[in-house]
Amino acid sequence: MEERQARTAFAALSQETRLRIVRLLVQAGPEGMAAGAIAEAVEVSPSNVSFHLKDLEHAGMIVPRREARSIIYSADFTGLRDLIAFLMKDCCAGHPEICAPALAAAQCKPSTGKKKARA
Amino acid sequence: MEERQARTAFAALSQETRLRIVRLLVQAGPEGMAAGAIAEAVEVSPSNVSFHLKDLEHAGMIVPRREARSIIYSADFTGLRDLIAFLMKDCCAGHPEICAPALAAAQCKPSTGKKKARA
DNA sequence: TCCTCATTTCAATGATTATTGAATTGTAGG
DNA sequence: CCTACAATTCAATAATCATTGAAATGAGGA
Repeated sequence: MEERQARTAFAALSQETRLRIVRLLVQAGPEGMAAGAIAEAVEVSPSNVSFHLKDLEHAGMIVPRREARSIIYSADFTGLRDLIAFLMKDCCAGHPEICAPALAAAQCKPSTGKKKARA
Repeated sequence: MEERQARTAFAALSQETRLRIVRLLVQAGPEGMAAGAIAEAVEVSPSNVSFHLKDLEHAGMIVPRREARSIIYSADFTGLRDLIAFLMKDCCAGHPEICAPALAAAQCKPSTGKKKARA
């Protein structure tokens, strides 16, 4: 991932409404949510949510698709993954001791709420 | 990591000069660099670098220490790790298939530039 | 103490960014 | 074709952020 693209993504995630949208859409999964539903969920005006959705799309954090009269947005997991990779490449370059704890802290592997933590 | 703190960190990293400073300090390692040296490296005025350094410190991305007449800044690896964890927790929540590729993309384990990729 | 160097603080300016409400585009159904 | 609805675009305003240069702080050395 290019530095410029990474900065755009960081800027996108630095805004309260936009970060809430991303988290909402990550929760929603590939199914996604209509712009109107997102606006309602995060409690902002339609025109304002549209503004932020466009910014997030431009930043590669979400992806839109049309469905009847609605436009459905879903999280762009590839973009999110690339951003994480960018950050890790930076701070793990010569500092692998940082990565491992990050993974643990993210609880990436343990199945959340399930019985067994690992195979 | 709190959402507010994460947003502050994202905002800090979204600015060109500040991102360059962070990458520079990650490269520099725990030894760190003096404010003046940083200013010279990223080619901005002393007062401007001071402005950005303060912002990065506030965001928990760097940490200062005094040494004789200089103030030495170094990357805050804990803060960086926490930010990565925040991002991963968000996008890996129920989507572990994203994490693994992120790690690979970050080339977290392979020793960069060395002969052997793995033990 | 006096002088110098390293850095920060301050106030002012310019540049981005967020928010609002009205007007517009595009889709579907009667 | 006309109406209703979903979402976006647009222009204006308010708010936040970045940059600059001058002045202040603080640590050492002569």
